[in-house]
Amino acid sequence: MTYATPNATSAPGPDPVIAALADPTRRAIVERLGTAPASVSAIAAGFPVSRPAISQHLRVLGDAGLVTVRAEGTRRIYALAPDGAAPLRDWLDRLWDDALHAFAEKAREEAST
Amino acid sequence: MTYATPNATSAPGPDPVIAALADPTRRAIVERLGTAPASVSAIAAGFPVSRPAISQHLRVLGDAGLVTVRAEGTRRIYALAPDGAAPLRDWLDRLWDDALHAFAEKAREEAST
DNA sequence: GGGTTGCGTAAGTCATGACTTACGGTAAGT
DNA sequence: ACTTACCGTAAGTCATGACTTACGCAACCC
Repeated sequence: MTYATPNATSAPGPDPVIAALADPTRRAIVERLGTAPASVSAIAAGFPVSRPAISQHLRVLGDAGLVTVRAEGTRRIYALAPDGAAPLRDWLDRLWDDALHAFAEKAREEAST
Repeated sequence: MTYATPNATSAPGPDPVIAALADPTRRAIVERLGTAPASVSAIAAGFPVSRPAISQHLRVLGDAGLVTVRAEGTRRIYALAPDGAAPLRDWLDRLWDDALHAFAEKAREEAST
């Protein structure tokens, strides 16, 4: 169920980004990568879950555009995607800004009656 | 599992906000309230789910600080909380900005060797 | 006061997704 | 070449949470 808002600009949408960040472990991975890029094993070493679990999380984060991969020998170095959070930020900004403007408009309107 | 980042400033944390926005129905409700405040039944009329389901979603959104309630007779008018998204925005900004700074630092460092 | 409208809560069902272990495949070390 | 690290995928288990119907309660209408 998508509830596709008739959106003229048809932006990519924040859905996969929010879905990816909804999991605490994935948020922690993102914070870890915020410090510095790291290999899968290096990341997994800092968490109480198995390495495959980390791999699966990285896949979700990658699909959401939040992280990037670079092969280095047999290692896979994951890094934070510089503008991975942009879709989510845009969605938040637009929704809340529009709402605040609408409220201000209404308040002005009522004050003038 | 929280993976509490040793956070000196001890901000409220974006967890409940992200968890609330993770559900598509709840995002749609938020977008609906971005247009104008509305009662529970009015909101439910626009969705293919039952009214109690909407009530439950509104509870989650309220606990996350994303919406506010105002009683009006027997009706409960829900509205978008003006700065409900602030914790999430702050988290995103801090994480990504820090990461970009760290990257820039590293790039400069490597360039100077 | 009796009926009606508007909500929230309780209890139960069912799907999603976060984890596990097991396995296969590629690149580096000796 | 053989072994060893490093990683992704497959398959199965189990908890979480999004939904349903049924119910109880407070505020308006006649």
